[in-house]
Amino acid sequence: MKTERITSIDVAREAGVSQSAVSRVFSDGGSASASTVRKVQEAAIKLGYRPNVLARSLITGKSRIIGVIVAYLENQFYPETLEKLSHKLQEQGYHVLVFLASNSKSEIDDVVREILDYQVDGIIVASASLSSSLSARCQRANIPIVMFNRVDDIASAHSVTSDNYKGGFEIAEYLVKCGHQKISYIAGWEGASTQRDREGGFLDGLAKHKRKLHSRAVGNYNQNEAADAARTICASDDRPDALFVCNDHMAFAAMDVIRFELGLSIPDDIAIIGYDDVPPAGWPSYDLTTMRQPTNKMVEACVTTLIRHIEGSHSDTVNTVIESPFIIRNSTRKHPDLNHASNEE
Amino acid sequence: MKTERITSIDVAREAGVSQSAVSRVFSDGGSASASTVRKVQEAAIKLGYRPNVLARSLITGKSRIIGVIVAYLENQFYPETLEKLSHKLQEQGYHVLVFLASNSKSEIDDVVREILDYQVDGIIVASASLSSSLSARCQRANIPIVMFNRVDDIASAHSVTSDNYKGGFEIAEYLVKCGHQKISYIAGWEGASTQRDREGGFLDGLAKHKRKLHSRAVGNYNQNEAADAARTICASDDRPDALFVCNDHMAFAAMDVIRFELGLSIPDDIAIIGYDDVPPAGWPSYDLTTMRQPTNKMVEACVTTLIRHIEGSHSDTVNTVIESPFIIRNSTRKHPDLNHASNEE
DNA sequence: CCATCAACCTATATCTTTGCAAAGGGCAGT
DNA sequence: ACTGCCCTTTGCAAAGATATAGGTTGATGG
Repeated sequence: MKTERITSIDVAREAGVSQSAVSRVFSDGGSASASTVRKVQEAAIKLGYRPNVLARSLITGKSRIIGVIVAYLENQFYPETLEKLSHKLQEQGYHVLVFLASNSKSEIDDVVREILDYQVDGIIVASASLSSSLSARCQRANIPIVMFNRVDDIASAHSVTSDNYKGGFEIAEYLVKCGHQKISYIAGWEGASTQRDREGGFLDGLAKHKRKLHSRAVGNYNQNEAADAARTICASDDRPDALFVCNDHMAFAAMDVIRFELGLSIPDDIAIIGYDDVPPAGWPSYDLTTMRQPTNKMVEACVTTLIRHIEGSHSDTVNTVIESPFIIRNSTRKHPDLNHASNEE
Repeated sequence: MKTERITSIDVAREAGVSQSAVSRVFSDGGSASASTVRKVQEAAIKLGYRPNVLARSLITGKSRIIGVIVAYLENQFYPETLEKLSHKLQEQGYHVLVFLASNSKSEIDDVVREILDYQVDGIIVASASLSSSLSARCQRANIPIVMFNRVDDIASAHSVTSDNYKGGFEIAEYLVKCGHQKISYIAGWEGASTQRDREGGFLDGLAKHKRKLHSRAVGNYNQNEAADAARTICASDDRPDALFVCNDHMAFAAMDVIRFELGLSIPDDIAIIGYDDVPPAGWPSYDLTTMRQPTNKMVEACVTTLIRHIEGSHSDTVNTVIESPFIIRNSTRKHPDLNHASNEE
């Protein structure tokens, strides 16, 4: 039952060299003669030896582990992000320790502490925020943090987002140009910068055309609450003729309420716009006009920023903002001035 | 720039005790007087000390890391599983190192090797299979493997699945009882045990009532291929009046083709049944009759099995099969003999 | 007064990387 | 042919942060 590990010493004995020779064969910088390399590799294969990453990390001070914190995976935006993140990091020889943590600041702080115990080289926080004391500790320990799809007033954390303000603004202008009169909004979680920025841009976009919001409700990035919000807003006598929902995930719930509970038609009775362009937005059942958050580019920027700060000696805080393409589908009326061709990349 | 770590030695010095006293305070078994505990804890908080998990793992031989391999996160069944898995393991003080690996056996083997480098305590393989040589190596290293939602002929790996054969069988019987005459099937990836078992049960269920499959196509658990399969099957002159699609993820694509490309009605022209009961199956736009794979129970069984084999000295291979409830919604015609109440838990 | 026991410390073990020094070999200059 | 030099290869030993076996101390109890 005793599990006997195979260590570099075993390989050294088998190959007739010293343990440090084995180490040099398996690490990058080391010099070793061709014959030593051959002997060591043969012995390693014979014994099934692989270097112990933990022991290596202990001495190099680099674990090649990245801690990723994500609040939930129900909104497909996050699985998609996580999948790409993991692939990209694997390519670079890093590995992902995932943590699920709801949005309460104390829970996230606990989780960050656990992550730090693993001597991670960097942390990615997707759609959640952490306390400034924790981020200060990370900074002291020289561990870079990238906030993904969320910005915070934490000076030391980098961030990658799309241009949420501009996205909201463009959506407002588009709805106005399409001739809508009563334009409503379903908000996400009010603590989130995405919600703040999208709504801010949206309201400013309306204001530019001398419009005001017709009505508003809060969906908290949650489908049940979004469905309730849609009921409240759209079942009223004075219902809107256009509705911007702060993300696709909630928009699906709203559309289902509008169609199947209230018996209204999209886009004829109410036009709907979402945000993110998660896969179901392109499915014919929803065919949702939305502002795409380009996960590929966002993930790319996130990984690049992180690795540059891990490996290089960059010390400036990087806040990347990625442009969002507007994807027009059939949950909104066609607008004659705009080009409706080729939505799909 | 130099990042100075705080070690147990620093804490010991600060608290005026030995390093081993600090260690005992932070590990479970150790005995320490109340005053020592207090002094150490105060010093630790003052300095911001936390034990280095990697160093601890090196000496205890336990990393409390579980490697989780998953092929892709597009099918919502997997994000849901991963989220629950991660929560459950976090509760037990374990942490999840995720790896994305496509289904090619060689890629999975590479990934398993990398996982082993991290001295994980256990491995969960979701919906993928690995070579027997690798699993033998894990067995030798005394690292338990649990296959999630996939069984394999690997003797040393545990498994957790739902009763796919029985699920397929019941679906066949239900469709026959509802009076369908032309019953077709869209298959998943033929290399998967889920596909084999579901189809096996389905065909046997039809055979019991002297029926044969009307037509069949392969969707490979992929939405584009499933859409093609639906086109082929349903655009024919002799189209089916019922279609079992091997999982929900493909069923959504098939439903969209049937409704929006072919202009047919569900369930009147064609009844559809899926498998998994992922969240969108319950959304009104799909409202899909399906066989639920109870992720809570499956995850629970998976974690229990894994931890028992890590911590205990169990050595028998455990193959858990979980019962699936049949969830009848409105993508199938109502059948008078069956109870249609309360689908939701 | 001796046995017992908790509390504590010292020393060692875990597995690897890496600085340092020694050794080996090739090559040029005499 | 021999010496000196340099470069590469190689082994030794320390370091990295912790757990723990084993021994020592002091106190407690009978």
